Parts: sequence; C-alpha cells; structure tokens
Amino acid sequence: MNLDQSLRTEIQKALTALFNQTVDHVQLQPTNQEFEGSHTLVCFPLAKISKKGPEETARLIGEYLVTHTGFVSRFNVVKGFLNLVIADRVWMEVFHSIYANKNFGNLPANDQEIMIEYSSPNTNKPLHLGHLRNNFLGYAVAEIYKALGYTVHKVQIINDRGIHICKSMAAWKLFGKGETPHSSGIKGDHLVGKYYVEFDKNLKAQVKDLIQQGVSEADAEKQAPIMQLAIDMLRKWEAKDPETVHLWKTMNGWVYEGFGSTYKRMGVDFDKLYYESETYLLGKNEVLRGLDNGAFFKKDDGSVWVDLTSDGLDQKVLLRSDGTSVYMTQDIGTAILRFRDFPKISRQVYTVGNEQEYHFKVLFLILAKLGYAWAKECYHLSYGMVDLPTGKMKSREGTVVDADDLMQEMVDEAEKQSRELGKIEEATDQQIKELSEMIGLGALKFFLLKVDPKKRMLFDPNESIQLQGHTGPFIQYTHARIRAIIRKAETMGISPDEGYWKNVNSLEPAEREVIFLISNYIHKLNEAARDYSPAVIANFAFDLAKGYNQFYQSIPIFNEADQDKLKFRIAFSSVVADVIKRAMAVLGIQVPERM
RNA sequence: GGUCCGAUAGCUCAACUGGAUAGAGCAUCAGCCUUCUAAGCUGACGGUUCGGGGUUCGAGUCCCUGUCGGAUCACCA
Repeated sequence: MNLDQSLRTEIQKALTALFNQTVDHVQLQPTNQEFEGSHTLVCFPLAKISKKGPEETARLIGEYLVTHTGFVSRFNVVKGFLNLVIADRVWMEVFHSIYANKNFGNLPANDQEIMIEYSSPNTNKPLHLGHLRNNFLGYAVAEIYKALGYTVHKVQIINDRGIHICKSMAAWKLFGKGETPHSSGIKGDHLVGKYYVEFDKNLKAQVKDLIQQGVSEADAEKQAPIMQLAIDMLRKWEAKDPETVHLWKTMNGWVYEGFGSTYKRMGVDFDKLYYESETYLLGKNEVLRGLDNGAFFKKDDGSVWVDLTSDGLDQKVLLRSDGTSVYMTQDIGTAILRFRDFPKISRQVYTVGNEQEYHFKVLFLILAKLGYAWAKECYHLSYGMVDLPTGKMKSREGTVVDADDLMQEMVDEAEKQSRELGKIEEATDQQIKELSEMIGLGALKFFLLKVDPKKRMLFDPNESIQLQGHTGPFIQYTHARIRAIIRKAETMGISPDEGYWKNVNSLEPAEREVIFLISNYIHKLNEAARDYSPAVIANFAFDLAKGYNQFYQSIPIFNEADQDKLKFRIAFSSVVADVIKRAMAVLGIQVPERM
C-alpha cells in the first residue's frame, strides 16, 4: 500500500466533508523529530477554504481523520501544523506490502526509452578524478532510470580524432623508438599520455626559442616544428594517409585497452560506443545542408558559421576555412546518428562538466535550426568540477589525480584499515582482495556521489579515505551486520513466514522510523531521476543505515521472548538489508556479506 | 566587460522545491563492548544561512542590490 497516497486521498475527503471543497495539492511533509507523529499536514493554506484559523482548521481535519479513517490513531496541532500519528497496524501493512513485493525498488517497464551519455574522454591521456565523477554520475543516473522502468541506452562518444591525439602521435614518432605497452610494461592509456606530456614539453621549449628569435607568441606556437608535425599528421589523417592512419589506429588501440581495464575496475559499462571519427563526416554534411537552406552562412574566407545573436548568443564557427570540422561539427553528427539508431528515445542526456554549458546551449539551438524536433529533448547534465585542497586540477601543472592510482590507493587503504581493525583474520587472500576492492571503491563512489552533481566539490584525499561516518563503508558495514543476523537466524531455524509477524501490533519508534524511510524509496528514486541526482539516493541509503543502526543498538533482537516479534524483526532486518543493497546497486556500489 | 553558476556550524555536505526552534558527518569533549560485527550507538559543543533591502501568515529557498569565488564568451576539445 502507498500510505502517502492514501493519506492524501483521505485528507481530500476530509476537506470535502468539512468545508465542501478540495485543493490541488495537499502539503504533506515528514514530521519534525521533536513532535509526535510521522506525517504533517500544513494547514496555513487551508485556512482560506475553511474560513477558520489555521489551528482550528488543523484540529477539525485531525478529528475527522481519526474518526473516519483507519489510518490515524491520534494527532496533535502545533500552530498551523497538523501532526498525524499513524496506527502501528497500518505501519505493519506498509511493511508487509514491501516484504511481499519481491521487486520492491524496481518498477515494471514503462515503455519509455532514454539515452544517457557519459565518460566520453579524449584518447590522448588516461582518465582522472574528473572522469570518475562523470562516470559514476552517468552510470548511477542510468541505473536510477532503469529502476523506474525505463529502457536505458548508455553510450559515449569517443573523441578519437583531432589534434590532441596527433600530438601524442607526433611525440611518439619523434622520441618513442618503437615503445609499446608490451615493451615498456606501461598501461596503454598511460603510455600515450606520456607522449602527450612529452609533446607539450618539447613544444614549450621550441616556442621559447622562437620567441627569443623574435617571433610573436601567437605565431610561435603554430610555427614550432613539433606542432607543425602534429598539424601535418592531422591533415594526413583526414586524407587517409595509410601510415598515419595505421599509427593512429595503433595508439588508439593502446588507449582503448587501458580504458577498458579502468572501466572494468570502476564497474561502469556502455551499451554502444560512438566514435568521433565515424560521426564527424555526417556532421559536416549536415552543416553543408544547413548552409544550403540558409540556417548557416559562409564568410569570405570560406568558413561556415551559425548566427545565434537573436538567441542572445554569439556567432559560432562550424567549419574552418580549410573545410575541416570542429568539435561542434561532430557533436551535430553524433546527435543525429543517435536518434537514427534509437528512434524511440524520448530524451538524450549528456553527462558533461559545466565548463561546456555554453557549448551545449549552442548545440541544441543548432539542432533545432536544422529542423530536428527532438532537439528539445536533449539535456545537458551539467556537473561541477572537482577541486583539490590545493586548488584546481591542472594537467599541465601535474596536479591531476589519476583514476587508476586513486582507485588503487583507496583499495590499499581499505585493506590496511580492515587489518588494523582485525576484521579479516580468518579470510583467504582472495576474500581479502575482493572485500578491499568493494570497500575501497564503495568509499570512493559514495564520496563522489553524495554531493549534488550541480555543485562544485572538494576532493580532500584524507577525507575520502575515511571509512566512518557519512561514507559508503558505513552503509556497507550496516548491510554486513544485518546479514550476520540473518545467518544466525537461519542457523537457529527461524524463518520469517508471514503468519507469525502479522500478529505484531505494536512497534518500537526505531522500527516505525525505518519503515517510514523504506516506504519513501520509490519517491526518492523519482526525485533522483527528476533532478538527475544520485546524491538523493546516496543520502537515502545513509539515512536508512543510520536508522537501522539505532534500532540495532536499542533492541537486542535475539533476546526477544515473543516469537512473533522475533520473526518480524528478522523479516524487518532482511528487508532493510535488501533495500540497502538495491539502493547501493543503483549507485554502482556493492555491499559485502561480512566486513 | 557580457552571460551563467555558487556562497549554510572550524571543515565537508543536507534541508522533501515557500513551512515549525536550519540538520548530518568530520574534528573536539564526555559516556556505551561478559549481550546479534564498536567501520557502531548516546550525549555535549558548535549558526546574524556572505551583507543590505523587498514580497507574505511564514524566506536558507522567490525578487532587487552589493561583496567575494568559479565557469564561459577560440577557425581548442
């Protein structure tokens, strides 16, 4: 049963009976801890239709609900707030409906399809902390929609072509001496990244020399021989020069292999990959089509532009004067291709940092100008940058936090702390490894997901490896604790079949509180989906774990003499474990049986 | 300079979209393991919600204004 819905219905009935009117929206909110009750009706707005003061209105509604419905056992009125105490028998019904629903937390398919893009790295350097936030966020949003019954397509666009990869290629050609991941023992993406750094180092030196020779700063970068080589490679690549294409394929291959293992460890996946090299030509054609039908215009030097001044934006280049495409060009092609591939999708979500807000504003306007009605279904899930205590991450200053390194550190730390706490003395090496992986990544994911995505966040390494308090491991620990209880119950032969615990008619406050939390799960999923905010679920899981721990500490389960109550508490505990597991799974976090 | 976003406890974050005396975690201090896992629980301390106006029964939340951060406005991606 849906208590919230039922209450709203009853309240409307009360309004009709008492005042002969209804309202569009009844303001029902959780009751503050300091007052008795679980649901609070805000009665200030109702004073208008009752033609009485808020307190009097609240009292009348409260009395009606107690006498005319089976839900409310008593009530109190504080100012214009009507605090309702739901009967324990009703809470038991709420619990029962959750217990009996094997698919609680997963809604049936709703026949809607959406696409979620995330990750989408460049292929010239390894993934870093910013990508971790992006990936965990995109993955979690996708899982949230799946839980709500949507068919979800997880995709990414791989920026595999362009000047950035040519820079790595140029440096490798000059200094690489045939080095490969195999020969060097370096992970592919890191190896390619090494040459990207090498490129930058050499470019800087060459630019410095040129400036000393009297070349202007702006020209120096273009004239530097190593930059010339990279630009030449980009040109050759577009002309399909076999040698260049071969090198490009080889080095991208190294990167994909490296990314593959990183994604695997992160626990994220994709249903379909798009490659910029395969979409930019479509984008180019679309731009030319837009030029023909007057959506865009050409400047004297041959470059193609879109004028968005009537939309409050600027003019934006779509094709360079030499006819080559820019970032925007391929994004146009990619978007069109995706809607061709998946004509049923009703929304496309781009998980991309907020530094690109302008870009997406422009992109969506361009798609609309090209006549695509679905342009309005495109949404930029814009998230804030991850800052370090030392300030911004800057690849050029070497302050980026590498994704592979960070995950390893978290796992090592988890293992260290497990050992210190003496948790894993009887475990095998394999079990220790798996558990540390689960805890380390759980800590990392929770840390990055608990903050509202829109907000910029601070990544303090010391705080992120905390395993106590508002953390993933705290929740994982609660799950493990409950599982221990379930195991004990099983060895004692206690099985919570319905007949027994349905006789339970009174609840402890902690039990009531936890049932209330659980009953809000679907609501929280909807809220998280609406706001594209896994933080809602992260905080839900934390609150639930916290609530259960309060129950756990105040009530020794196996000391209970009443067998019906004992069985109820086993069932109750197993439901909590299950909901924690599901909520965490939606966040991409696994929970252990023991820890 | 234009546009957009942000500012809440010493620190990191919440606050159900306008509701009650603004809540958690960390840190600090004081308690709780002979009892189901102490990675836990209980309590204490901690606030002019950046400043100033306004809207209304009611504002951290909406409007105006100022201050301070950040992003963006490339023939980069």
